[in-house]
Amino acid sequence: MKSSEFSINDQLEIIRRGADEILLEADLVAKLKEGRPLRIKAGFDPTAPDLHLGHTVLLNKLRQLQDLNHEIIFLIGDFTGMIGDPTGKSTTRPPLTEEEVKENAKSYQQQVFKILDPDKTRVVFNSQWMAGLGAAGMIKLAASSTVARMLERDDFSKRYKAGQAIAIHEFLYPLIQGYDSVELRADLELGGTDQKFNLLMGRQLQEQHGQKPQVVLTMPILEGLDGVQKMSKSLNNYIGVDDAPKDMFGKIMSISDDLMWRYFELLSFEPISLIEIYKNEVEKGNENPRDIKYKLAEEIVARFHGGHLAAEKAKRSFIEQFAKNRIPDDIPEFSFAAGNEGYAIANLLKDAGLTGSTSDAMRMIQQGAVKLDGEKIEDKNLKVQAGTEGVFQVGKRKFARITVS
RNA sequence: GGAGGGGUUCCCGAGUGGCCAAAGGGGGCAGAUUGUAAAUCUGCUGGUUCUACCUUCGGAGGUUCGAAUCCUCCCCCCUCCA
Repeated sequence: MKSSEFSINDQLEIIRRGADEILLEADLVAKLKEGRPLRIKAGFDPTAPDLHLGHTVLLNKLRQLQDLNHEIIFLIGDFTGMIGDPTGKSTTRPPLTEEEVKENAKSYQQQVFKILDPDKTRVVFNSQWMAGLGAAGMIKLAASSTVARMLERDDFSKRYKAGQAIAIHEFLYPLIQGYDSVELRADLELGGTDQKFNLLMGRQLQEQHGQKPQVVLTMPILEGLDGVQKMSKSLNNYIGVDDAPKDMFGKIMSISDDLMWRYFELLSFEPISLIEIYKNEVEKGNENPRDIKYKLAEEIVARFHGGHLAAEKAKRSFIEQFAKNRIPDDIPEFSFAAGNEGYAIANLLKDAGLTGSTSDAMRMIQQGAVKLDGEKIEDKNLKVQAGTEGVFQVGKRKFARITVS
């Protein structure tokens, strides 16, 4: 199999899908014309091995490139991880130990290879060359750019104007990332739009080293469940690739209709033409947006949880629980021993993990969010007597089968 | 090195001796409505043995019947000058 078996136009169409920018597309065309597998670089932070769907936007694109028979270099930035990509929020991170890096890398691969083909993916660490660079090498590297150039970076210029601190070592991050491209002789580097500056730095450094500059391909940052802020763990608006099928399905169903189309574009592998048809049908009122959302949820769940069977199951239990209001069957079970006076309801809910604290439980009861076998519990001082058995529910999605003896 | 400003509950931010578990906003959660959509309305949003008590306002001490608020020392952040 050679990449030349795909026409340049076919390749361009696939590469362009969902992409924010390709710099320069002319360079890309020229490289594709050479008919060889391109060396595609994508860097990942070593600290956060919990991938969510936002990360998979990039991975999906890598997969597509891989399917076009290009060579994927999965770079783990264990050296750059000591700096942390500058955002102004995080200061220098404590360097990870070698063991931690290895551990993270392992769990990375476990998750990443749900999308990428392991046989066609080369995993590298930038400490492999950066650790040997030395202080002299670092100074030389630092000399290859200027403060003025650094301040072109949006994040830096904002902070500079606002009078916020910019630590010197933060300037090193883009330089090192760019130097990675030199070491790897990358033909194309893929990253989020927020990476644009760093990716362009790669072009600059490669030219300085007499290489043909890499093509820069940026992908949009995926919005999280709220539809506004970027998907991230710390904002708790994410769908993790390791989320249980049920949760994954439910989270996708909870997104707004507008956001659904965005997710289709960036996360689905369905052809754009089909998605356009869906969109039209919904606009005409021929299709319930909910049903189209089902398709999206099924596709994603199937991808991360072993195919259609899992997706079907997640969908069924979703419908049972939320459309039909039935109690799901795979809920946690507890049994507690009550004294003569019974088990205080607030403690019961807390001990079963349905609420975070007894105070929280009290509040939930006052708000009418607590049910036992579908019957609302109104008395926050209720003592649950021995012999009680049933399904306790807090809100719409927290259940536990509890036996009090 | 000098001068000044600041660190408050998840976040932003008010509060300068008791009425402060601490205004307001954001976020989150719950209820109504629904397609677990959006929008909207309402309530809640430190803990516990829950109409009371306990712990919280950068850290440690102190003054006071009583301190987020006053004093002392310390830590951290920012601005301006050099």
